Amino acid sequence: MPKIGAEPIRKAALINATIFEVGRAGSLDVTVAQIARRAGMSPALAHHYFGSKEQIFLSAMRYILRVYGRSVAERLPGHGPRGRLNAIVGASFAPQNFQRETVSAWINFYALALINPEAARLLRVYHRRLRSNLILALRPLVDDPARVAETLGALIDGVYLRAVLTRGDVDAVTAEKLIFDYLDEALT
Amino acid sequence: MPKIGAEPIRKAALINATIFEVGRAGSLDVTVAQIARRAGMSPALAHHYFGSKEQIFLSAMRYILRVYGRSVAERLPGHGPRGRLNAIVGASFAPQNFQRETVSAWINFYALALINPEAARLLRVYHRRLRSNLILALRPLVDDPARVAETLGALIDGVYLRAVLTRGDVDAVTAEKLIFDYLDEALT
DNA sequence: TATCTTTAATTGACTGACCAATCAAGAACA
DNA sequence: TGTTCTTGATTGGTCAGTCAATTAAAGATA
Repeated sequence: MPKIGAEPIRKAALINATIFEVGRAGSLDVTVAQIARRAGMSPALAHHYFGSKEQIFLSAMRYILRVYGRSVAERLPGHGPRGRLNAIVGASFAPQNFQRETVSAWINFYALALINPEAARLLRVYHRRLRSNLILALRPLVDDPARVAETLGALIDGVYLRAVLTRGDVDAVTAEKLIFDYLDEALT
Repeated sequence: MPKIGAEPIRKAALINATIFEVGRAGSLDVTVAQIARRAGMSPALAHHYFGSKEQIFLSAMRYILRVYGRSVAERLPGHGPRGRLNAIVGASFAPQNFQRETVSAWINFYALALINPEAARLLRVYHRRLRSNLILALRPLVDDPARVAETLGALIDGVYLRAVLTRGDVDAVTAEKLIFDYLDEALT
């Protein structure tokens, strides 16, 4: 095994394992040993590559945000006057962003932002970008794009929160419909 | 000091301290020692009265839900056709329910529901009651009360989540306005 | 009133478990 | 040979929960 070039593979495996374990546990209370075992290596190796548990979490959070950002970008600009809006909302409920483990990890990284400055910074960047994307998308559609963007952002977060808490499979279709129904009302 | 009748006083102090410390830490990662110190007693006494940290958390959660439930009940039925609705939304953003520590604790108890069956049960009871209250309030106002109730519930949760994450003081007035603006649109 | 008994309240000290992080050493390739 | 990869063993620290012992009020008895 000790071939060179293991680092990116190991790191990716650890990040995946982190999201999975955090999502599964529903809490950041996950040990490095658990993560490492899930990723098929010893805890010492996880420390070797990331230096600390905190860095593992932050990398996992960055990864989630990157995946989300990319799936928005892929859908832009979309078609028609509501193309941009559909792209953003659609990305939020796309399978890779709306799987149970991912959403649960997402929510828990939200919580991490309460106590970790770097996590807070990452979250602010995400919020800012979402906000400006939404405002841009809403400008041609409503009188007050900032206000609708605020509401829409809160609504998406709320739906995410409830999706995690509801037992059974999370239903992306229903969730997305709720958002679009709101938009149909707001975009009279 | 060993006067009889200390139990309810001690328990109340511990519950307050728990909400404060969880809110302050922004996480359930709070030690019994911290809680007990904040409540002015030894960790051993906290265990004596509650038996376990888990029970302390659950009692605190019950307390928050009870306070919220009571503040809704106090405002019902309210005045006018939207009286019930105003009562429910108003209670959600009343000072005792919308202080930073309380909201932060609330969100963290949400997270507890992911891993603790009893916490999940309490949360389900709250959700069910909120839902039926909202549907009752909305029935005379909209065609599709269940759908609007769902959206409104998610929106309130989302606003709570964002209130916690925003640095600086949480602004109940702005938060409440966002909800009422949505309602003005939904209740065309 | 004085004294004894019971009981609630309270804590310091301790234990057992867990865990993040370190390190030194081994294994396998270039 | 040197570099990268890898881990077992260890360390230092934290924490939930337990326990035995102490304090002092409440209540009983005479």
